[in-house]
Amino acid sequence: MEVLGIAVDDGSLGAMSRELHLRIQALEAEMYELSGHTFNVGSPQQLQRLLYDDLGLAAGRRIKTGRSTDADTLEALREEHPIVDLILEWRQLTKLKGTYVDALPLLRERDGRVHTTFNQTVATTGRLSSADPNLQNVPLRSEWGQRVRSAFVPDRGQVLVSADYSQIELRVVAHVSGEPELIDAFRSGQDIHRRTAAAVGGVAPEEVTAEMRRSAKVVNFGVMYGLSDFGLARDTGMSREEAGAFIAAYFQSFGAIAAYLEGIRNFAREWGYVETVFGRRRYIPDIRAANRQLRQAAERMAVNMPMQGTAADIMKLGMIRTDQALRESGMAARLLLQVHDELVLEAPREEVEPLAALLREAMGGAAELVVPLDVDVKVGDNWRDMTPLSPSAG
DNA sequence: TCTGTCACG
DNA sequence: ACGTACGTGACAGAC
Repeated sequence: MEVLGIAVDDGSLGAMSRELHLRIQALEAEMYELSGHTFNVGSPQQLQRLLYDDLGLAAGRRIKTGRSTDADTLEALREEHPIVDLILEWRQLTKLKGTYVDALPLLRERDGRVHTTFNQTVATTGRLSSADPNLQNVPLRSEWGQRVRSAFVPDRGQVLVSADYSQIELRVVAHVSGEPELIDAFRSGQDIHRRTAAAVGGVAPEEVTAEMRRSAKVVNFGVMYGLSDFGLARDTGMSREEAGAFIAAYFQSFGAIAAYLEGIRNFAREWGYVETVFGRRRYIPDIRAANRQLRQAAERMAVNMPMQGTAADIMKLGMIRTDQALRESGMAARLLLQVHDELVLEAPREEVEPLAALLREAMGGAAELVVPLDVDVKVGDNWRDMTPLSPSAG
């Protein structure tokens, strides 16, 4: 389904392209100086030879074609040689330049907008996907990424409004597992990661340190993917032993979640599929594979699908309700994009307050879980600078 | 066309 | 002993 599209400011992208070009050239010059010869940084093959043969750095993860040079691997080598940081920055900048800064202006149509295509039959979990161009992976996290995002703008006289489901997958976990701690935390509007850290660490919420909260956050998300002690250790800096103990304490505190995950794996083994709260199925053929690696990967898919898929179902219902409510309201606001747990709209400035209320009602009422669905609404003049609208102030 | 890498939720 | 977080799409290099 091709959609209305969103305006992009090709002037600012053009300026960004020239800035990036200069920085990338400077990085290349520095790298050639450090290595003593020219090479193609964009070639994983040449990069492997440079890092692991010429410079003698210790290779990490093995891949089909040799030794990995991905960001995680390079991150671990940063202290070993000054060229590593340059490679990481070069990678980031060329990625942004090639995929967004230079590509988007070419896809801009005569209305000044880029129009993506949403696929409804690609993702096995029930999510939408977005292609040509993919507008569900517009940069956000890095400085340069934020500049790219700021080039997405509303049409003249209007504003962008975004509405996202707060912690929707964790709320789905609370619903399907019936975990009392999690349900209570969402019902009383507490900081969910702090509450988790307090429960796991056996302290009061006020005593939770920033580090404890960070670890709890990683585990809260990781639970939905089948995180291992290895993965937690890598993402938090804990030792593998500490990570294992942390995960054990987590499942001790949230026994209903542990039981739910076990139940899903058993269901998948027995029936060969799993399903969302609304009955969307995903078949998991490898769930009984003899090969352990295949089987464990299948188990992670089985555990993840009901959570990711139920959230996707709720969003689809929320989109239908939003569309209906917009028609009935007679507002000029238009839906532009869906980014998994977020809707982006364009609206005349004077519609912002009533639109926010409409979105909270339409999206928030899309499903009745055992915990409330909270919707955060923001407004702005570009997709980076978005200001929260408080529910009561509306 | 496949592989590695990396942008997002 | 082994691998190690789910779901996507785009780009550049290698073949």
